Amino acid sequence: MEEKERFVTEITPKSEDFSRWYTDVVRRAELADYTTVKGCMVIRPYGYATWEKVQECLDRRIKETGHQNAYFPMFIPESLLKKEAEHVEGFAPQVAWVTQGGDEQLEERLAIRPTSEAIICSMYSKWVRSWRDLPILINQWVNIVRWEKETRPFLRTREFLWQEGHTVHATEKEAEEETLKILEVYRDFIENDLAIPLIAGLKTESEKFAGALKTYAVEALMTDGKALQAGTSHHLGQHFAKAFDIKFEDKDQKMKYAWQTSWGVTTRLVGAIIMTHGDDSGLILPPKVAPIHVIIIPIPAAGWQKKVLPLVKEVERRLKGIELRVQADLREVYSPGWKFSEWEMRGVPLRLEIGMKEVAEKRAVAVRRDTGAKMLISLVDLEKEIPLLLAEIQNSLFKKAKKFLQDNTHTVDDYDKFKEIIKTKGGFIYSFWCGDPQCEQKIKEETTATIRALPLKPDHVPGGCVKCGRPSAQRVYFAKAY
RNA sequence: CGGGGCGUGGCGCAGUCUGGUAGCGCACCUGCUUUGGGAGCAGGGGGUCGGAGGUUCAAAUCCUCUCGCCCCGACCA
Repeated sequence: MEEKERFVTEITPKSEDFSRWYTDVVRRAELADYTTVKGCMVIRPYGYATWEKVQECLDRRIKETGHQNAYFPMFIPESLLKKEAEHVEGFAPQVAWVTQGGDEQLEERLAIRPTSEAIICSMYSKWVRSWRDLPILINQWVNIVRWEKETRPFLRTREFLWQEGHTVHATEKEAEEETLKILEVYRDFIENDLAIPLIAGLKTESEKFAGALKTYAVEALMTDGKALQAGTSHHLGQHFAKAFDIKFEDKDQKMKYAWQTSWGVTTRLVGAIIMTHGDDSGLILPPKVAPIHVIIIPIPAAGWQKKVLPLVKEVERRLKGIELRVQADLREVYSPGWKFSEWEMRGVPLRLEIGMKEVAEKRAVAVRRDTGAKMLISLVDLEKEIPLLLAEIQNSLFKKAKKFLQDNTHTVDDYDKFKEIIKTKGGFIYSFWCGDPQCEQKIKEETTATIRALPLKPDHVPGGCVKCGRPSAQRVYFAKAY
């Protein structure tokens, strides 16, 4: 953006310092604020309203696919957490413990859930007796605690909000289908509602969830060239069923261990929205999850209360009438210019300006947050034009992000070039990998890039591993990750 | 957990090297004039300088210890 066009000056430009830009946006848009406990942020009303929209969009899809919401306790007895060996090993370093209640020392310490497999499986073991009890399709929206060493608002906090689905099935095939179905739910939701394009794929052994058979994930690319895991769906196999004794008598009258899945997305998605769409003026919210679709700014002049105000109210009423989220900023102590900047920082998709001129000409000035484009909208067309504009903004945000993802996905066969790209512009690198965890590890050490995903639909063109040259059946996606 | 940076009114900072009892911008309060890209003028309120100890006639400033936060890496959503 040209300097003369840069109206918002309270946010560090992206190009100058991306990390600082990010935290500036979080604070200036009043999404969240820091507290005295490291890694524990307050999600402020505007940030929480955005999260609520995200929740609404996903919750609807989760329910449409046959799942029900429930609530399980946040305290998990140590003995339960320890039942699945790989699981406890993976989470042990991040668990916060309750050892005392009031003055009383607890007999057994309680983990504050870092994820709920243990507590939920302990209940499933009681509830599952017959094939008739299956499948169990449960989801919960809760808070989670993981004692992270390094924290960043929304991206990595010690306490965060998420949804976690936990399902039980009679067969491996059903569990696998569920895992992939949810992956598709996430993809559809994140691409269509959050306008964030994704790469979906399978995780390598080293990147998969502790205790899972396999982990699928959707990965997004932030505008600083780093990948962000946006959602995960795990096929747990029978690992937890065996550890927690979840057995059922099948139609063939044999006792069998159940097959399970778990899957989740977190408040990190808010961070993904910020880093995918935001610009030097602050946040840009996709209309589908924006708490406010349209902000109306009256332009005061002598006698505006009599002439301008009634029109502002009328426009507000009419747009609310077609289910749009509209707000008129009637504060008289702030100038219109001040308000423009304020609502730009907060990422409201569309602004309407209404002054004496608009009253006279029976129209409104509309300004798109994503492009800054100004246009005149005839008042008679309001109910038709505004929804079209919002849909266009939603669409355009996705297209722009999609182009960025494509432009920054590099097919690379040369290891030096691999290193060069990771060091400079970042992005996804699509290269051959032999499948050896040692090569994966070496690449990570030497380049800081990790394998983000093995493609779901391999292109089956063989080649040589970018690191060791050994034969490889398939390219995979590498990137530096959050 | 390693490396770097920073703690001074609500926010951003200066003052620290060279000790002398705290200042600037924004924000806030009052009034008037204003309002089409963060309005102007006038007046005003607010900080024992992250914390503890020490040196000194005197400490934001020097010394010791400590706590916290931010950024970059290793581990994780």
